[in-house]
Parts: sequence; C-alpha cells; structure tokens
Amino acid sequence: MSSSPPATAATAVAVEPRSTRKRRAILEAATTSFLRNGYLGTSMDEIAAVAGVSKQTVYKHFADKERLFTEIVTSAVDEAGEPVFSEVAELGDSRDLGADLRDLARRQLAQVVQPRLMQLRRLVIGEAGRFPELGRAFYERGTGRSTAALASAFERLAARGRLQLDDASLAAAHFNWLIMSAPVNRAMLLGDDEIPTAAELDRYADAGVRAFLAAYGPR
Amino acid sequence: MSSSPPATAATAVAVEPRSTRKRRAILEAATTSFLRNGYLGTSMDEIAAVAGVSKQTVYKHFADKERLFTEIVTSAVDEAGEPVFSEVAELGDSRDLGADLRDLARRQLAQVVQPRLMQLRRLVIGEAGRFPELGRAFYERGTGRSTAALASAFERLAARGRLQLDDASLAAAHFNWLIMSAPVNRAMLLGDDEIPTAAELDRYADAGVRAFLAAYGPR
Amino acid sequence: MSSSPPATAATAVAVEPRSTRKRRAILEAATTSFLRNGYLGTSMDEIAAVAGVSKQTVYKHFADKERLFTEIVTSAVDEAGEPVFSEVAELGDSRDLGADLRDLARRQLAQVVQPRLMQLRRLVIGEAGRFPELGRAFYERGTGRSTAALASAFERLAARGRLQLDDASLAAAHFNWLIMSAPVNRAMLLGDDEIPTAAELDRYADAGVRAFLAAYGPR
Amino acid sequence: MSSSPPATAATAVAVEPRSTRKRRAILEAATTSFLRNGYLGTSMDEIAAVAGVSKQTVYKHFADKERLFTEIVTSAVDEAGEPVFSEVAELGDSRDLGADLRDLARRQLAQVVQPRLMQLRRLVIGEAGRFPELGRAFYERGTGRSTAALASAFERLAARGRLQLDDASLAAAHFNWLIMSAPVNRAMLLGDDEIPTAAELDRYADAGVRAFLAAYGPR
DNA sequence: CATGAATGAGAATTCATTCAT
DNA sequence: TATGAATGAATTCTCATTCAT
Repeated sequence: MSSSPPATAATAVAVEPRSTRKRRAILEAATTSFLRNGYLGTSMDEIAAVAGVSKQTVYKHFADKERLFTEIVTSAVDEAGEPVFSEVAELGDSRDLGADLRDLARRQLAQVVQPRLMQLRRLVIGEAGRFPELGRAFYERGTGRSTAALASAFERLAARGRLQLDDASLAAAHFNWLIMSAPVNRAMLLGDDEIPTAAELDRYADAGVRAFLAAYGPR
Repeated sequence: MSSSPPATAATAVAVEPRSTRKRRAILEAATTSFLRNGYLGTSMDEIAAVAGVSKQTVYKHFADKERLFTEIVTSAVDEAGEPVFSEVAELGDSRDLGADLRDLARRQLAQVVQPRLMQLRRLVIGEAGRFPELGRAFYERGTGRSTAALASAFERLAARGRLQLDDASLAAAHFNWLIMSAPVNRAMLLGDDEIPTAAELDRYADAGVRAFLAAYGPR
Repeated sequence: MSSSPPATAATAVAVEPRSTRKRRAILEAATTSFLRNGYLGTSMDEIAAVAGVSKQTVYKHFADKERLFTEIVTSAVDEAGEPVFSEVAELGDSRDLGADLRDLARRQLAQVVQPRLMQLRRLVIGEAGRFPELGRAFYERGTGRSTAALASAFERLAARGRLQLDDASLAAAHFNWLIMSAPVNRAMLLGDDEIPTAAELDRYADAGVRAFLAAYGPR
Repeated sequence: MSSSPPATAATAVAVEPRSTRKRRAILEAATTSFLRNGYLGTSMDEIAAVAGVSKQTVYKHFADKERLFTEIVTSAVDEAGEPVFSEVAELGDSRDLGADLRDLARRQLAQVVQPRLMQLRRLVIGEAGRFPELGRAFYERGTGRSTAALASAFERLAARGRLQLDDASLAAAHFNWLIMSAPVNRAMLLGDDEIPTAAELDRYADAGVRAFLAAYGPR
C-alpha cells in the first residue's frame, strides 16, 4: 500500500516484456473466438480488435491464420489432456476398489464435460476435415492416453485378482465410455446450457462404475 | 406426323419436371459440399457450379444459404435415424438373447459408422453453435430415439427375467455406448480413412454385448 | 372467319380480353411500387409477382423498365392535372368573388395534398435527375396549366375591375402558392402521416385567399 | 511530461492527419454522387473510386452505406440552414421597411435556388420514404427555423405598427412562399439548367414583397 | 515495433433482361 | 401466349494478407 516498488522494476523488469503480454492477449482473444465461432467464423480483424493490438502485430507473432489456429488448438489439447491423465495414473490399491473407481470416474467426467473442453471437442471435430492433425492430436492426447494409462492400471489390478479381464485395453475403453459417453454426447449436441448438474453427473458416473464392476469385477 | 400425343404424354410423365430435376441436382451438390466443407466453407457459387445450374436458380429454390443448409441437414438427419430405429424396434424374443443382441449391435454399429453418417455427425457438431436446432434434432432423432426404443425392449425382457435391471433407460444407454463409443469417437476424430474394418467392428460389437450381458444378463 | 363461336365470345369478348386485364394488373402493381419505392427501389420481379403474372408477360407489354416507368408516371401526371384544371376553368362571375376564390382554393388544396398525388410529386422530384421529361411534364401539366388558366380568369376579372393587377400570371402564381405552399412543403418532407386535417387545410386556404384579396382585391 | 518535442508537434499539427484527408475525400466524393444520383443510384465502389481510396477505407470510416448517407445529408442540411437563418435574424428597423424586406427576400431566394441546395432538396424529398428523419430534419432546419425567426421579427414590427397582422406565423409563411415558391418549384422540377437569372429572381422577390406589403403593410 | 491504409479477391444476394418451352 | 430457367453483371460488405509510415 504505502511502499511503491522501485520505478524501474515496476515498469520494465518485474512486469513481463510487453511483447509477451501482447502475445498472450492475442492468444487469449484468438482462443475465445476460435472456440466460439470456429476457424472460418473467426476473422483476424476480430482477433486483433479483441486483443487490443493492431493486425500487423498479430502477424508479427503468428505467421498466418492457420498457424495461429493450430498453435492454439494444439496447446489447448495438450493442457486438456494433462489433468485427466494424472488422475488415471494415481489409480491406487486402496482396499475399496469400487470407491477408487467411483472417485476416478466422477473426477474424469466432471473434467471432460467442462464447457471449455466441450467447445474444444466440438471445434476439433468440426474442423477435422480441414485440420486432420488436430483430430489426431486430440484423439491421442485425450482418449488415447487416458485409455492406455487406465489399461495398464487395470492390468495390475487383474494381476492381483481384483478385476477379471483378458483384454485390458478393451476394459479400459468400456470403463471410459460407460462413464463419459452419454453426457458428452448430450453436451456436444445440445450445447453448453444443457450440461447436467454435478449431482446428475456423479450419479451417472456411479452407475457406470457399477455396470463396469458387474462386468469386470471379481466374480 | 400422324399423332403422337401419347408420346408427349409419356415423356411429360416419365421425364420428371425439369424443375424437380434441378432441385435435386442442387440438393445433391449442396449436400456433398456442406458435408465435406461445412457451412462457412461452402459457397453458393460452388453449389451452383457443381449442380450445373445458375445461381439464380439456386436462389429460386431456396430462399438463402441458411435455409438450404438447414433443409439439407434436417432431412439427412431424419433419414439417418430411420434404419437404426427400425432395427431396434425389431428386437425379438428368440431363444438366444445373446445372439439377438449381437446381431443388433453389429448392424447398428455398421450403420452408424458409415462415412456419410460420420460426416453428418461432424458437421452437426461443428455447427452446433451456429445451428443449435440441428444439434437438437440430431440428438433426438438419433441417440434419443434409438435409446428410447431400446429401453422399452429391455423393459419387456426384464419383465420376463431375461435381463436384470432397474433402470431400463440407463441400461439402454450403456448398451448403446458400449457398442458405439470407441469406433465412433475414433472415426470422428481420425477421419473416414481410419474406420475399422467390418470384422473389427463386429468383434468390437460382440465385446460390447459380452460386457453388457455380464452386467445386465440373467445372473 | 365467318362466325366466331358463341362460346368464345362469351368467355373472351363479354369479359374484357385477358390480355387487357393482365396489362392493368401490371400497371397497378407497378404504380404502387414505383410510387412507394421509387424507380431504382422497384424491381421487375416484384412487379410481376404483385401483378400475379410472369416476368415475361411484363416484358411483352412493356419494352423495358424505363418505358414502363415513364408510361405510368406520365399518365398519372396527366390524370392528376385534370380535376385541378377543370376547377379553375369554372371560376365564374358570381356576385361574391371572395366566396368563389375560397371555394376554389379549398378544392384545389384538398386535391393537391392527397397522398397519392404527394407520392407522385415526391417521385417525380426524386427522379428529376434521371427522367427530366417527367419533371417537365409534371410542371407543365400541374402548376403550369392551372396557373395559366387562373391567369386568364384573373385577366377577365381585372378587366371588370374586380381585381387590381397588372401581371395576371404573377397574381395567379401568388394565389397558387399562398394557398398550397406551406401544406405541400410540409407533406412532401414529413410524409403522408403528417398531412393536416381537412379543417386545417380549409382554414389555411381561407387565409391565403384573404391575403390574396388584400393584395389584389378591389381597393 | 515536461516538454514535448516542438518539432513533432509542429508536423503533427501542420500536416493534417492523412486519415482526416482521406475521410474528407470520401465525404466529398459521396456527397457529389449522392446529390447527383440519389441513394440507390450511388454505389460504394463508385464512391471509393472517385475518392481515390480503397473500398475498405470507406468502410473503416463509415460503418455502412446508410450511415454514410445520413451523415452526409444531415450535415449538408445543417449547413444549408445556417445562412438563411442568420439573414432573417438580422431583420432590422431601418426607416425603409420595404427596402429591408426586399433585401432579405432577394438574399434568401438567391440562397435557396443555388444548385447544390436544390439538389439537396430533391434528394431529401426523393428519399423521404426511405429516410424520413432526413425529411424532418430538412423541414425543421429549413422552412421551420426561418419561418419561426421571421415570425418573431414580424411580431416586433407589428407591435410598432409597421405591419398589420394577427397571426405572425401565418404572415411569415406567406412571406416565405410568396418569394420562394414559384422559382423553387420550377427549379425542382425543371432541373438546374432552368434556374432563372439573378435579375429575374430579384424581380420575383420584389414582386413577392410588394404583394406581401399590400396585404400586411401599414394601411 | 506498431499503426492505418491498401489490395485483390470472394462472400451472399439481387438485378434487368432473354432463351427455351 | 406465358412460364421457368439462365445469364452475366452489379450490389453491399468482409476477408487474409501486405505496404508504408
């Protein structure tokens, strides 16, 4: 309150370089716009205006619209994959497997159904024709990675007799989709306003786990 | 020179009105283009050129691009729903429930994964922001209708002890997604080239049915 | 060639030739549209649609848009001039000149301020650049003719000492505009909704006559 | 904060910003074109070409054609009203009222029949259907304002016995139209080539004043 | 380094007019 | 004679990208 930071630090050093700041503003503006209006539905003019910079500045930072788009989507896809993945990796060996799976399922579902992630999913699917690499990235970083992690966790559990399965990947896929499919499909088609409440999601996750355990649990 | 009124009549009746012919050409061209390039990625010029008609003719048949688009997608959605739905409705009471379900699952999966239907799904999802009605229509006519039909079939089977369930809708959703999710998700994100072979699809359908019966079959 | 079938006569002669009927429909539709939307603001498509005929039929009857326009406006101008003119010609020699002039003024003003005539005036003025002949026609048939008629009536009256003037044309113009200017100017700029009531118009006409007589009446 | 470089300031102030220059070029081009060809008869392409700027630049300065049009016409109307109005306000109390009124009348008439103002009048009248606000503005700023000013001047003169009237507004309207109507009506309908010479106009103004004084002057 | 302007093309939509039927 | 379709250009407006300042 009373003490103001050294002048220099305040304006130039402590604060991040203005170039970086602008770059971030552009990224933010572009992300919002691309997620909301798609690739063709977004104009560079709009991005520059929302970011509060000139169009030239946008082009200084990103060679062209395509590059800006892929950069944004790629990094969004990377980020989005992270938390889901780390959750899965933690699938432990507590005494109550059902509780663990329920916990995982709930968290995963809550993650995946977040508006931002749903928009990203819609965007990638809608542009899959124009940008196939993004579809592939989304697939591999998302479903692919988490299913793989899940599969290896299930493998361990099967080895200790806590699950009955002969194809861990298949079981992982079944688990995954038993939990996510209905809400994700709904939300993808009905828009962000129709996302179920947290309670409903939890119930759905639990039901998925129940079915999964009935099919794959220790007999 | 005698008299060929019958001929005229014949041509007039047999040959469909040229207007109808043109209209169909426009619809075909537009459908192809919209499915491949999306709403914004498709131009009226292109549609007219591909249909081999003048732009004016397009505008005489369809008030504007939006109307043309929604008309096409709506009718495509309607058609697409039909076969899936009728399959489900036929779910009978033969002695071998597993065989019946496998049969249904295989057919349904083969249907849903057809390139054209996948493109439609991508299109509707991609344009869900711009055309929410289409998303809703797709949801209701697709998943919605077939899940509902499935649920009532399951209800009957449960009444006769052939399935164990207390929420038929939930069971229907589980069935549905156990079978379709993985391939559909794959195909949506990886493009039409990556659609699994028929044999793989059948195997996946069978695995889904197996898991379903393990969870919901007679104990 | 001898006798035409009675049937034909019944359908075609008694009733006015369908060609004439269509022609009139076209003229009516075009008149309405031109008056409301101007020359450029009116499309041949619209005219054909409103008239309930095909565009080709329009072109059969009228060589092109310009010809249709000028024909319509010219005849509207002619019609419009008529009643005003005949009123003026009747300006008699009753004992009460003031009453006669008031009568004339009221009728003339009521005529000239009719919505349809105002629209025509606006139209002709607005298109004066594109169609100077129409401006000229309107001027001559309207102001020109009635002022001339008025002038010769005033001449007669002056000869008998009932008016004091040395330039009958000038007096006629003054009479004319004392009565019409304010309401016409108002209505031209403020639209048809703002036309004064009949009573207000009468009062205005009377005031104009009063001023006119004060200036030109027998001293 | 202390002192800004004088040099920079000098150039920045002396040389007007290029943006302003372009804006003015656009306004000029658009004004000419709108006045000559009307709203629909003028294309944005043409405006840009005549102004020597790109279409984009036009659209950066003015959101759309409508806005450009109304801005131009509104400001033209405002300007046009000014001189007429200030003349009227000055109507003094010299000994020779007739001379004063003649002077005023001549000036006012000369003003009002200027080609540019006549074109504006035609334009506003022709577009009154599409842009009613402009008609109203023209009415209020033009006739309305000057008649009101005239009325209050007449009121003063009547109070001192130099005019005989009981409705100053009416007298003002009569004065106004006695002087302007015939030439304005002529010029509106017959085009700018037919505008009377200055001498004719003066004579007409004088005649109007004579009639006015005969009707409203001291008996 | 960043701004305003320019470019040149392309979008949707409408127009007046003319063939073929 | 009258219709649907075609034509070909023009309309308003927007786009991604690049100079010049």
